[in-house]
Amino acid sequence: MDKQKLKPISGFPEWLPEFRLIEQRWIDTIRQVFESYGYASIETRAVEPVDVLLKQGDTDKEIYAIGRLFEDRPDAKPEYALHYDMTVPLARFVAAHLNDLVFPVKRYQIQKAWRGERPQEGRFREFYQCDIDVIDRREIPLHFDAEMPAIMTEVLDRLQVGAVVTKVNNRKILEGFYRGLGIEQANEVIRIVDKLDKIGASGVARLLTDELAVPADRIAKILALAEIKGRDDSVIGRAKALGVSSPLLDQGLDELAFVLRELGTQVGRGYVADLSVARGLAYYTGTVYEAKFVDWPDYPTICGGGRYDNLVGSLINQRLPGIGISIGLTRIFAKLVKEGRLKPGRKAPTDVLVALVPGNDYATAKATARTLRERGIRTEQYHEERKLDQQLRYAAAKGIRYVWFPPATAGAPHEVKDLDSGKQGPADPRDWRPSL
RNA sequence: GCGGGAGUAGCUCAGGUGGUUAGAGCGCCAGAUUGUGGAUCUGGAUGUCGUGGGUUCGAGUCCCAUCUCUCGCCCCA
Repeated sequence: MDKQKLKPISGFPEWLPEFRLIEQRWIDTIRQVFESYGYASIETRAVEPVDVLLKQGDTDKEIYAIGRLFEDRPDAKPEYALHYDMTVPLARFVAAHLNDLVFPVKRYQIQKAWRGERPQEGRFREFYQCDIDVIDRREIPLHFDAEMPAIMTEVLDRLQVGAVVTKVNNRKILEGFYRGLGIEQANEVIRIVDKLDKIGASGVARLLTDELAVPADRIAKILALAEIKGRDDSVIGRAKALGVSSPLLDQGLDELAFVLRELGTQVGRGYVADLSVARGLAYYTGTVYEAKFVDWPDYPTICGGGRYDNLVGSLINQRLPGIGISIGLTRIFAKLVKEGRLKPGRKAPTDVLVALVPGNDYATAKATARTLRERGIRTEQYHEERKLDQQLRYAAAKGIRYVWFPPATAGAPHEVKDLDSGKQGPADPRDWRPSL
């Protein structure tokens, strides 16, 4: 046998039952929170036309094209590819169903996404993303800019993922500031400033010089802006004090001030305005978010999102603004598993194992199991007449708490053993309940 | 896609300068006076030493290629 085939494929995580159980609980919780705010679920197909996926970003090398759908035409270019996020499919979905959707569209999507990047810690090629977005035909009220991180924070709290800090910024501040400095390549500057965490101020300065030939005095201003962090209006004051101005900058600062005030009352903790946050994605145009583990600042972003003015414009002749946020479920989950912060769940959902007792017939065991199951108790049968030693060991290994012994002789009582306490006693399958 | 590191039993790894039937721990299986687990003890199975080629009387150990994993870059949840 080729053992290579048994090895994991890098970037495509798989969990044992005891962790998958927890992942499913997480998904349940996320759904509940999303729905508690009135967001509706959709699921979009795994595949999108390549040109739809590539419209918004130039990430052509990151998508997985589908071979099957174009292989019959030699030297044809791939037509379809797996989606690499949920935002672009959402835009396509909304554009395709304009007449059937009620605006503002508020939807969530918990699905896998695929990216062809090189795996690293926290970076996968197949992963769950939990997206929540609002799309409207008119301007979206700024209140949503605060609701997004509020929902996200509530989710992370309920999942007990540990301390997380959500950094908030506004792209209008960055673009307006750079424009005020007379810099036209705002997106390029943003891309480089986004690396501040990673390569430091000197690294950013070097790239701005080498790649974009930004003059030193402006680099100083850019870095000064990026260093501003805080949770109250002083952030706005410090930005203004840098002496740069443009209408866009002022608008961005006003928006950020509003969002900060709202967050103060809605969330109250775990967030900070950080004017260095940019988000790589080019389509963001206003508020942007980025959440990180407090304990592992070098671990990649675990949630991200923001406001975009026009995501469907390339698909239809309308401008539909939106705002959304994405929770990197796999990224968060994998880290907590790796760090041992997540205790594995049970290896089986079973509440009761009905043993096959020598001397007892299979039919009785089967009837007992059915009775328990009909009463909502998750029950499995041991289908092989092996030594009780084996059967008990099986239950213990799978984390099944109760082992049920049907009567060995007619008229004798049923017995159930609690493996946690080791105690065993008579019980009636018609009214026995597992204790919680 | 580019650069660095690694690849020996299911898992974690040991195997000075090439030399007879390749090891440990954990796990697994079976027992410990005839039907009750998690402890302990005893015994047992398991590897074409990632793959292909080369050097050599002889290679897990040297050389080349290749694949995979891993770290960094790009990019991002």
